Amino acid sequence: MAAGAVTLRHVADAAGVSVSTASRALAGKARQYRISQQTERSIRQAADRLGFRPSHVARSLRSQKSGLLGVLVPDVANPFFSAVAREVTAAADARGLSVLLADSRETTGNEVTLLEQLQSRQVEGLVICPVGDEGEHLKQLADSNIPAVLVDRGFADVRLTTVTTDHRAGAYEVTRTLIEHGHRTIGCLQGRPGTLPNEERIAGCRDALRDAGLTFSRRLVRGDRFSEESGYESCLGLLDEVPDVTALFTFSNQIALGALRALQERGLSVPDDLSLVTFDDHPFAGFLAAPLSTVRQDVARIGRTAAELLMEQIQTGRRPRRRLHRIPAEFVLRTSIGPRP
Amino acid sequence: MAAGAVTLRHVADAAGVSVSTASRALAGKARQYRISQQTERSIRQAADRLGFRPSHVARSLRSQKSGLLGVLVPDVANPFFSAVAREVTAAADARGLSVLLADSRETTGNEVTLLEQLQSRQVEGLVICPVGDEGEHLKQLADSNIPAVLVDRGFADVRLTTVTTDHRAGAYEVTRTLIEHGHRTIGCLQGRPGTLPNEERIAGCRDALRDAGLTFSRRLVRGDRFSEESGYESCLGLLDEVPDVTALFTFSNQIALGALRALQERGLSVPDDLSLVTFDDHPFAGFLAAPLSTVRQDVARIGRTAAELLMEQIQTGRRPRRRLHRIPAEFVLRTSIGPRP
DNA sequence: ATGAAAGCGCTAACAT
DNA sequence: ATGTTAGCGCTTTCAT
Repeated sequence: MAAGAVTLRHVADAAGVSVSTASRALAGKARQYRISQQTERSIRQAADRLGFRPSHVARSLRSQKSGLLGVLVPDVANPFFSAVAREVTAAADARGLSVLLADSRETTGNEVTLLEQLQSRQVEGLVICPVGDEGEHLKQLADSNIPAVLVDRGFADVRLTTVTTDHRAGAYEVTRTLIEHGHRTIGCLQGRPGTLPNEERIAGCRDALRDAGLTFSRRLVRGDRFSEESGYESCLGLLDEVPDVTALFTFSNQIALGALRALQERGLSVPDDLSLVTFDDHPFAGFLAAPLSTVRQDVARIGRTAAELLMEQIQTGRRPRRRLHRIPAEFVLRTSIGPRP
Repeated sequence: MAAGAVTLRHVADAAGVSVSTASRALAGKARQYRISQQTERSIRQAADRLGFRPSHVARSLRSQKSGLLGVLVPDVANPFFSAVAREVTAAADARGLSVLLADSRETTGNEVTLLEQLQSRQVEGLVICPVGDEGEHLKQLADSNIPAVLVDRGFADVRLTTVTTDHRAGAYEVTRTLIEHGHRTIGCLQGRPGTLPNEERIAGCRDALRDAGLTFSRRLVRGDRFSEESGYESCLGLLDEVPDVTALFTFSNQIALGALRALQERGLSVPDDLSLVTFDDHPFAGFLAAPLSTVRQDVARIGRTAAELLMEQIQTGRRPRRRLHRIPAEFVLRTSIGPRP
């Protein structure tokens, strides 16, 4: 082991004391154990001189505490998840914990395996952004007493603390706004069907249509993944089969991108031919050819909330009473929404 | 420890064998040690039934191998760094290793501390994206024999394997293109001065100007951080003090964003009033009001290369002969570059 | 005021 | 074909 050539034993020998004394002195318990100032100093000096770095591994084994938090996401390179990772990392750091990062690459199979690995490493808590199509393994996790928080794609039937955007309210506001602009045929380019964010958003759309006395149609909901490709294809399909569509609500930035490409190909312009609005704000959203209206998820707050709830669980050893935490989203109206052509 | 109530001891007892036999059977060494099929089966069953999960901590202590890789970045939420994290995570996963993620929040002080913590955890290798303004601690790391790879903001005088974009070539091409379009007064909105990427990019600009018989002027280089704010302020300053500037080369997406805001405020349009080109491509770059010309860094390849070089070091125990690996960047010409007004 | 010894859970060298 | 034992590096009782 490159790092750990020098152990407590070496320090103790160098200072002419026993390992126990060295351990106590270095742990700042000199007073408590009435170790003489001189002894303490010589121990510290020896440690410094030898470049002693205590082994976290040994410490973990002895104390039965790994000092590790697990963060499991479907794709760290996705800005949403990397923001979550950042917040959890910051919170962990502030408490002297470290973060084990795992990336399931949007595959539930990997998620299951990685989850087991993280538990093997005795993580003291978990923040999981599930892939979202299957939650059996998470139910098991819920039955264990290991502190865990789900973020974003939670499950209605998994009894784990969950932090997610108030997707329903966000989608409601988007749809209401489109209706106010005169739109009646609104296409939804959705993400992965069955996931909590997706279904909540659809519910929000349905509510808004109903409240306006309009009817919701499944025919207007297209797409199957939170990806550029899905956005592109579902947009083309929708334009072909429902030519009177006048507004598009895309469920992610990637999907919006695909839709933009499709619209460009068809020579349609925003907002003159079609209005466009998407979930997920973006630094460049305001500088687009058609400044894009968006629903801005408060990723930082989501991550922070998840981290806090996890820390609370770790400290108290109990799950917080409230299970589902909905973080408000902010609707950002830009000129990509226009009146019905 | 929630996870680890059940240890090898329990499994062994349940199967009526010794811990060593249980260990061997579970490690798949039944054949090698000629453990009877029956015994093996009963051990495996006991393990399953009890939900045995081996302790990585104990294993690490015993084997002196943590199975851990450290990834240290200035900001995981920055797409560049999260892409690196993703590649390293994937490579680690493929080899049964796990990744410890640390975020220095763009502060060298944190970087030093986190680096020590990672070493305390006996990481078997490190991928570091340094903050970049100070490298003393990295020199120390280079003196140790712990495998490590630097990414992006390397240091000329730190003898560690470094993977970074060919910033110089990228900047050269940008500048040459601007010159070809007739521009003579080209402003550079730089990032953090003194960092390798920044200085290499400036060198690239200087080379291109020189090769075109033009002179490079420090007066045209503004800004002090890779941030939106720095881009905004330096852009305004440049416009005020060098009113005849006709092209802007921003050193990051964030800086470009600040510049766009400044230009918008001044009522200047791209490319009619000024041409604009930036380092770092972006999914939305082509859909901007002025489709943005960019230098696309191959982040995936950078991350993968870093991971591979690290794995090579870990396996061979030696540093690769070549120290600096420059990954080519791709210049993406869009309409934000026009002729000199 | 300090040391000796046990033990965290695992693996492997050394017995049978 | 399987058991016994030592030991990884640390913390913490229990003895002086």
